[in-house]
Amino acid sequence: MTRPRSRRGGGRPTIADVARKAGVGAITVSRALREPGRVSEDLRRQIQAAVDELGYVPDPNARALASARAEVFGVLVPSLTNNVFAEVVRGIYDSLSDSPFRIQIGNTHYSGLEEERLLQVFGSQRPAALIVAGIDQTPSARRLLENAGCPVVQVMETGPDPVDMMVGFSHFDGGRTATEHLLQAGYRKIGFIGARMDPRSQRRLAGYRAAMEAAGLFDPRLVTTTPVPSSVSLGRELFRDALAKMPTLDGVFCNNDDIALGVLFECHRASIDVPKQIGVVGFNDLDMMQVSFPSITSVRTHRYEIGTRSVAMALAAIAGNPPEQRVVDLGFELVRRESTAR
Amino acid sequence: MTRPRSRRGGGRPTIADVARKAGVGAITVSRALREPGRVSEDLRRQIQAAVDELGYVPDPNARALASARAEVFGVLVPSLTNNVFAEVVRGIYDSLSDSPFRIQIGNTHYSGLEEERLLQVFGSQRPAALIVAGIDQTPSARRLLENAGCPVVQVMETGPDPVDMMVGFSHFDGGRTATEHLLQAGYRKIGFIGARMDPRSQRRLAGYRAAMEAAGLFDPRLVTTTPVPSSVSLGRELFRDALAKMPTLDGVFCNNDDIALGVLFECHRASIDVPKQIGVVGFNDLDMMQVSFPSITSVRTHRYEIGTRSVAMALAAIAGNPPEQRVVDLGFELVRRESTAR
DNA sequence: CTCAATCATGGTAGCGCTACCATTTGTCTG
DNA sequence: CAGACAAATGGTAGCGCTACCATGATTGAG
Repeated sequence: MTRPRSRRGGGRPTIADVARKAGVGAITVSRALREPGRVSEDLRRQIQAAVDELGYVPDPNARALASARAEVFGVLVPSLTNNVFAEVVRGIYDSLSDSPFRIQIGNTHYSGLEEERLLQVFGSQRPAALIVAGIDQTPSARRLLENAGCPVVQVMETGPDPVDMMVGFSHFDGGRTATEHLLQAGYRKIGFIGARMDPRSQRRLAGYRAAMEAAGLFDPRLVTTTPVPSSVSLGRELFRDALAKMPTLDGVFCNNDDIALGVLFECHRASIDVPKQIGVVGFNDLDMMQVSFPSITSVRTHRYEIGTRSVAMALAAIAGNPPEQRVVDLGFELVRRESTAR
Repeated sequence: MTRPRSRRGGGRPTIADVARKAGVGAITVSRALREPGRVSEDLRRQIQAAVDELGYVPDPNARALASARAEVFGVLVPSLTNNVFAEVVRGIYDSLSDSPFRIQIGNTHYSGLEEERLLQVFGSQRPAALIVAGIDQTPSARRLLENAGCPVVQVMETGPDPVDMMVGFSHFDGGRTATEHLLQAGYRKIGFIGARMDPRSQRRLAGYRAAMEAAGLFDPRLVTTTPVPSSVSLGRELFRDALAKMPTLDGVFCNNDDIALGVLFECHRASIDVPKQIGVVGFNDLDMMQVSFPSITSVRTHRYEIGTRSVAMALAAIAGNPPEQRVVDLGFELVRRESTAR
């Protein structure tokens, strides 16, 4: 004898309202919306009319509960302000904007523990796919990914042992290529400057080191790093530190473009000629690298494409066509500019 | 005689499992998790133990369906890569990271239609709160916000007619202040350079114009704008256009710091002395403004705080204590630097 | 010591949707 | 033209959780 809970939903139309108005069963409305091919032309039109008239929008919560699958992409990135991840995320958004999938972003703040916590939270939603930055998950996070029951794409890097799929490039090779370029240009005392030494930065450093060692020029005093988050002003400071430590420095491979810009500005200020006295190479090739004076050589990475490609792979897997190539290396390009042209 | 749908959920524990293990009713588990104060110390511990042992995580979809309210903050921004919004979003994330609320971001791409569409989608989820950038919603979007049935915070700007709450500052005043500073420094032929002339940019331009007119110095040929998205390289190009149009230019107020940086680089390249020949002012005061050579005067805005403050206001409203002051002006500060010191 | 008020706990009935059948209708084969 | 089969539609029973009410235990006032 309980009366129905008088529309706690706040009165928005439900699938039953649409069904009534269209004179069909609720399930047919559901089908018309999700698998239009399985409903006759006639009914489909009728139902669409009812939907439009009522302004019906399916409740994703009810949908997820009933189908045990939410139309959500979970995305885990270590930072929201870092331009690099922002571009990846933009690629993901653009690729999904016309799909029914929503996006849930988690910010791990470069913390493995936080990543685990967020995977736990995401998992409880039964997402349609997970896209996570990096390949260095904790064992526990890796287990959560393996048991997620949905396609998983690790992005930003490639590596030997994907949880499921991967899209990225080799940071080691990027670091090595940048350093070799400086060597070929005739620089010898080449420093490495890096902030926020996350795993990707570490691998770029390793690439730098490999190149320097191969040339018999590696010296630990050439390396200046800090765990502090990267910024242009930090780049300037680190460069000053590096110069103080090693006044004969004649080149720097900067872990990213912000740092490189900071270096460039400090050179201006200290009247150090770039590229004559010091060669500068950045990483990522942000727009401003080509504009700065002098323009800065940088390693161009395909961040937006990493986003779009990872979505494409996940969508294919959801549709039942997991891509044959589970690890996609999008590579990078060294863009030579004035800052290393001497 | 239908057997239950053998755990379509994929076997993760439900509230019933926890209840059984703890020897209590399901509803008590639900309460222990949401309103611990209403469950006795004893049971609470027992339940917590069962939760930990089973690794139970509540299903947010079921929760949202049953309570007609999702623990989701909907956030609508016009761009994901624009540093300004990225900072606001970061503030929002940081403020909510310890709460049960998830965040759903929508990218409107500066389009009113897209904003409407996203509000529709968000609305179907019954979010706990909505945070939207800007105050220039279409009438239809405004209606959607008014009927959202949850706290709404408009951010980035302040204005006379909030849907519910507002956090921001006056872009008009910002533009005027920047321009007045240039005037006071003795510059006369002051140009305005702006890309992506969204409503906020328009108001900064209006502020610039007001200051110039008050000084009897306004000339439409001093204004150079484009609807193209902003970038450092675009700043350089627009500055060249501006100079070509008005070779006697002796100052520029740039609609944002990217543009200002592009202007600075072009000045370097063309051997134009900043600040002697040309004064440059930016907007937002990104980190690099203080590092560049010369350092660039800019209008510092409190982007991160806009994010944190908007969340605080929304949370208060959710808790039933809507803030007395519904429109919060966080202001801005003109930071004087070398680029206008002549 | 009684009775009302309070507190702690539980049962039931949905929230809005879809998976899983069942049913009806039309279509083709032999 | 019967029988088999596919296509189109519908009914029922949950998905996992919480709102609402009911119940029993405890407390305090008179």
